[in-house]
Amino acid sequence: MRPRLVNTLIESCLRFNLEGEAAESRGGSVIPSGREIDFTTRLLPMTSKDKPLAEPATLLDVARLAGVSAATVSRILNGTARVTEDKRQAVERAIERLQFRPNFAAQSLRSGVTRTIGVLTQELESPYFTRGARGIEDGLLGSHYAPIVVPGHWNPAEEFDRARLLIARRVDAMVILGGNLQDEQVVDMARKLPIAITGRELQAPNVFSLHCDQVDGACRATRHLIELGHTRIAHISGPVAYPDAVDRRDGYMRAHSEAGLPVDPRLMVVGTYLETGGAEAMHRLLDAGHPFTAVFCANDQTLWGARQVLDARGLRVPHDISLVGFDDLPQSAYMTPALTTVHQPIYEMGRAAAHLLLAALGAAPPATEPVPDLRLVVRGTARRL
Amino acid sequence: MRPRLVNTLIESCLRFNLEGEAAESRGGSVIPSGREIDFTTRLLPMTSKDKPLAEPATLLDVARLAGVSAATVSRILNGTARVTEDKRQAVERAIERLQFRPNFAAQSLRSGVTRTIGVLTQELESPYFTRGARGIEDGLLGSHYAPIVVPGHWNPAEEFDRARLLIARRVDAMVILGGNLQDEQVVDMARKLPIAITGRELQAPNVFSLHCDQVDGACRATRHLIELGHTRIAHISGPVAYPDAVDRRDGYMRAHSEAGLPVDPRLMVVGTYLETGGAEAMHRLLDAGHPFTAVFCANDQTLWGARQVLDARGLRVPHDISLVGFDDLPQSAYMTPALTTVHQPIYEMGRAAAHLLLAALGAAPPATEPVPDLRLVVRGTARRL
DNA sequence: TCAGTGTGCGACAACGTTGTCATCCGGTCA
DNA sequence: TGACCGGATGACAACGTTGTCGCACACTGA
Repeated sequence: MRPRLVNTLIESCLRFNLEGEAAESRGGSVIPSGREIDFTTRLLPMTSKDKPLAEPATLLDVARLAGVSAATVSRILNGTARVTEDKRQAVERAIERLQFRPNFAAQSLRSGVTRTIGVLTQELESPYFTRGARGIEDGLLGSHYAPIVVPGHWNPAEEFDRARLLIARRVDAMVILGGNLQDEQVVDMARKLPIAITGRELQAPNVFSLHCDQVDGACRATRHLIELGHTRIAHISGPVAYPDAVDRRDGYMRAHSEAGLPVDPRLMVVGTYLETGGAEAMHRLLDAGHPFTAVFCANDQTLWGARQVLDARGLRVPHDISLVGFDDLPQSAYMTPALTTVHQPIYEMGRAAAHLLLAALGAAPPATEPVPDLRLVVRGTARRL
Repeated sequence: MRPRLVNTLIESCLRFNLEGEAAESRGGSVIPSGREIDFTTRLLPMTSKDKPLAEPATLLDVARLAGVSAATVSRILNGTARVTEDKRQAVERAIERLQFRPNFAAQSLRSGVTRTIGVLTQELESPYFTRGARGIEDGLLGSHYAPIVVPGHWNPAEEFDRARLLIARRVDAMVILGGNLQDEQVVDMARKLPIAITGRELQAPNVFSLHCDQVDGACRATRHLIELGHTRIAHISGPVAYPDAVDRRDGYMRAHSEAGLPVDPRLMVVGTYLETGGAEAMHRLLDAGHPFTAVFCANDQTLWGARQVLDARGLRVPHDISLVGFDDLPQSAYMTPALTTVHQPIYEMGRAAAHLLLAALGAAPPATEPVPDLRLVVRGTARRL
């Protein structure tokens, strides 16, 4: 009940609340119902005093009810040793009767293992990270491991602290989906547990680095626009602190130099990897007044926000402005026109990360895990000039 | 390392993998790179033998290094009692030196508390659930509690088992976002810990029910279409096992009867609450050949899938067919045209659930928590006939 | 009948933390 | 000066589980 020293550190990093209520203001007229529901008026009083919560049964309770020792119950639960059939049945009856489930904290304290894989993301809500988390989840399927996902909220300090929190929870391994931890921080943590990390090349013991060539992907996306006849191509980048944001910007520039086109720095603006950042950046681009006919967006969410602004200002996509995104989020295929974008195999990388870590933990045979490379998906947001 | 009896139960329910690789096939021509990266070729060998993982420091290590007893260290960590300044500094230095973080399993075993709120969803990837989870996360902000999210994968058996898994992990409280657990199952679990549940009306001790009138919301959405002059309105519902799916269908029918319009049962088809289900249902509707000019979709994801089919078949939204959705997912505002849909305050409900549970746990003062009601957001997918 | 050999199972310690209790200390008051 | 008090701190037990050790028993072969 008292504040903890270590938790206080966490709390102090937790105050970021990006676009909490922003959804309200995203346009559209509203027909309100004119009333609000106050849910506390519906609550029944807490019963903590009159009817205390049922204490969960322990392994010892089961043992007593079944007339055996605790060790025997444990043996039956874990299949550690052979037990005579009558005792097994008595124990299973007792487990059923008492609705016994082993106390997870006690198990992991005793065994030193949590059968949990920590997943470090930036944002629980971003489709990019949830797709990766889903890949991890599927990769863990059939093992006895479960993922636990924590958000870094695009804040380096919080990200690091969340990682340390996962270690305090003694996760058996960790997946870091992108992010901008320092390499040394990752290497240091890898002394405590195996780590799989996406989005960067990192050679270190106990670290599994899953990386697609972001420069190349961005270069191909930009080249696609050049091949469609565009010469004035803007770029809305991600936050420059993120290695992949820098890579994608480099790819944008490489495509220009390969084609012998100049890069106009006035057409390069910085976003946030979020819709709001894309929208804001597009406003800035349009207001600056330097002409452009296409935009390479650092990710799909940026493109969504940018396109909304174009719509609002009466510019048609792709008729007036061509757009190319990055990531190929699931929703991007359902938009009209569907996004031309670079497909990033984040789901497959998540799966691969899970498999690699299971192998590292000795919980699965080491298997080769082919992951598809980046590829350009040509749909409807970019057209010939 | 050995299989556990209870975990085996879970595993047996875990084989559902909805639309795992479906993203691949969602249209668009593809320019492949022609190579695949096999990540295992890049791995360094596991170092478990040559360099064993560093054993984390324990509280006793800290105590020894600082020259005090374990109890004193604990007191400093938790602020449980006063300690002289020199000892405090010695301990804090030792914590720093040893990079000590308390063992979570030991803490929760000893204290009987995990400072964790379990969140039961259907799908880690669905924007609806992630928005709710974000609300919970924000509601927990400033408390020392953290959420842990598990998916039921739209499968009642797995859903129930995941809930039991959360209880085995001794979460202090639980939020159930929708779902189709039986009322008795929920009431039974509520004897073990406080539960907040959305999407249904459930009066029981220790249960906090957060519910918006789905019938009314669906009725208003349908009425909106009727007021625009539509008389042949189709409905793609959610899976009928879900209470809210039934409610929304009822609202659709009520709007008809209030307006004196007949309901054509041939225009009512069942979806899955997922994009794929919406697409499939729209195919069925169009193939059946019964004319309609508008569709009320049970949720936005259904609408996304349905609209994709309309696009593919050359039908324009809203010119040829008007669509109204439900939920107002964040992405729905970024689509063109943006969705006309019923805004469900799932974020606010998550926040409220978190606050209510914190209060129930005695970790926050009981506060009234107004949650906005459903409201129709009129944007671009429905127009006058 | 006795030594030898498994096999099933109970007793017990240990994992790392926290709350309780007892102890020691310096200071205050009669 | 002695009784008392309160604050700081250490020893110790307990949380629920699992692995180790060793005992008791049944069986085998000489």
